[in-house]
Amino acid sequence: MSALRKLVPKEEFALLELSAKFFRGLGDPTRLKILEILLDGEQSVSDLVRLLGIQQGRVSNHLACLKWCGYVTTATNGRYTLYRIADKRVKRILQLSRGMVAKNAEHLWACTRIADTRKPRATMGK
Amino acid sequence: MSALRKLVPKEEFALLELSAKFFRGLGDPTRLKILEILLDGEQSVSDLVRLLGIQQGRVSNHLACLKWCGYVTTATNGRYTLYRIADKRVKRILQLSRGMVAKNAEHLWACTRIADTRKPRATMGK
DNA sequence: ATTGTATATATGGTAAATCGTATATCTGTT
DNA sequence: AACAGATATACGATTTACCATATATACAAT
Repeated sequence: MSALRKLVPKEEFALLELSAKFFRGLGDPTRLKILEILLDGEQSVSDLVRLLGIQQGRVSNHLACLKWCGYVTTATNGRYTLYRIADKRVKRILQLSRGMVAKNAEHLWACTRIADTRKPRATMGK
Repeated sequence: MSALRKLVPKEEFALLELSAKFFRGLGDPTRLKILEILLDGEQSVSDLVRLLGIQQGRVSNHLACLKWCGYVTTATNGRYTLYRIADKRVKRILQLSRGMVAKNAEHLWACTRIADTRKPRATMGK
């Protein structure tokens, strides 16, 4: 950790860039919901699909995102891929945010600088 | 806090939505840099403009975003608006993320699901 | 090998976030 | 009141993120 303190400006910016990317990994309600589920124990993709009620491809994409960012790890069990929380700090971060959000809900809700997640898109039908 | 446990599904989703919005507030390197500066003490907008080396309007916009989300508060002192960290939990969250990012830097760097921040845009000139 | 289940990845369209720039508001001073 | 410094907001353009959909890959069982 002390090595981080020696970074030159350019590398320091890169670190901020990475941290921003890291937090954007938490910037989607579906991914937060997945993490919430996984905090209660590991789950396979198909279980998550069932629990979330959304398409499998979409779930896998969000899982890939969470994995790249280091929030979850995987273990293969036969045909199944089991996802679990990668680090105890994930729980801690989510707890802290939950407290701050609760305290600030109305204000945050009214925030116009950051838009709400899009309304469910009209299905194109077939 | 226990009130949160009684939320019905729809409201629970709204909470995830808010949390996602909250984290998107941290999803930009400039805003993270601002928070880093403010962790060393309050600053006026013009000081931040000087320290960051970017346009004043851009700084004010990022500050508004951070304020909506509850990361910072303001105090007016004459013509100056002083910004400071709103909550000790902000520091804690940033510390935790820093550790996780450091441990996972190469992987996160290679992540393609979340794009890097845009390259500096070509100035239109005048 | 073929089939079926489980999971991962790719593509195109649309909404969201940021930037640069311009302009408005607010406060103290002359 | 007029001016200047300090801060906030608005707008168009560009990039990024997410979704729906389609398709590909991996593994097991027959």
